[in-house]
Amino acid sequence: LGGEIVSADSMQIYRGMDVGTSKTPAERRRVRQWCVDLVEPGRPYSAALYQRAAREAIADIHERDALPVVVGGTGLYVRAALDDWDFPTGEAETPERASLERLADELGADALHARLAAIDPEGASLIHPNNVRRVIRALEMAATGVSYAAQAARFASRNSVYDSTFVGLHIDRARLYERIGERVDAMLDSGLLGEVEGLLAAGYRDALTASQAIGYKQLVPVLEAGAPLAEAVEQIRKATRRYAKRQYTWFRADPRVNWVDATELSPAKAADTVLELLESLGRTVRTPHDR
RNA sequence: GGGGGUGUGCCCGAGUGGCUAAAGGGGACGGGCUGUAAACCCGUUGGCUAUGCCUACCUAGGUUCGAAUCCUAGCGCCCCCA
Repeated sequence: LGGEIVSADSMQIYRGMDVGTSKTPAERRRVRQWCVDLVEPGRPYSAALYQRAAREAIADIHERDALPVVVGGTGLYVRAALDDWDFPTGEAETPERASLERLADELGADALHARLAAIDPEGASLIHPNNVRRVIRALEMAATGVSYAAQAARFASRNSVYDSTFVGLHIDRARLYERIGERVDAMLDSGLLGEVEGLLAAGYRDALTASQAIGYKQLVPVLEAGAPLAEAVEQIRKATRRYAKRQYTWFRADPRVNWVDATELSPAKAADTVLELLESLGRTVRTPHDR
């Protein structure tokens, strides 16, 4: 069974964001990669759209009797691809949402939360008032007759719609942070600054999602206002460390994950170790070398 | 040599006699989270035999019922004059 990769990475979705998202360049891909370069950076994307794309990819891979390997960083996207979740259809960025955002500015976070509590008390109790973005989402859901609380309860259970095995790579914190530093340096050496410059020139400065990407947002002030590069780079390192930490928070909470300690392993060795683990779990996978 | 200032918890920094284990920020650590998720949000951050005790605001003394806060000396750093 040969494998094909389904990326579960919220930023690799965007075309032209290559260096900063550590995309594997097309010419170096040894297996097919899905869910990468799906849209232009100016487009708002969402977990709902990702779910559709990922499931289409998985279906396609299955049809050819290959093994989909969902790889990624974005915990929400991994679950959207694999777990028994449905998302509403239709546009996410609606005028209604914009008006709720304005309302939040006018009333303040607590008042908005109180408004939610009036129509969905259980939902409100699950969301911190300061988490305005989520309060807005719950208000949207309530407006369509869906209770945030009911949804939350349903999604607390972890049911994959596929027969899947979860593997997580763990690296000791000190070594992880060292590698993050190296990764950031490597991105700069590979022309991250130029990439950001190109995106700015293309008019993507305020792209809703893409402009939030680590490594991009920190370099904009450097290019536009001559802010010190060294400080921006340190901010990128810091943001990356925190992101890695949040990834742990996400995946540690999932009891299905089989953890592999990759602290001392090269990428190739780590891959071997994962394959051994899969075999020990009764899975058989054929790598590109075996073909 | 003369004058002025300053020394606070991992870091920065507020605090000028009791309401101070010490505001606030940073960092770190931990956590939450179906449609912006590399986003958004929350908690903890001196120690312990833990409804109390111990140790703490450069060091050593002192004043006081009580001191990070006042006094004396020492040490370090900063600025101005020479």
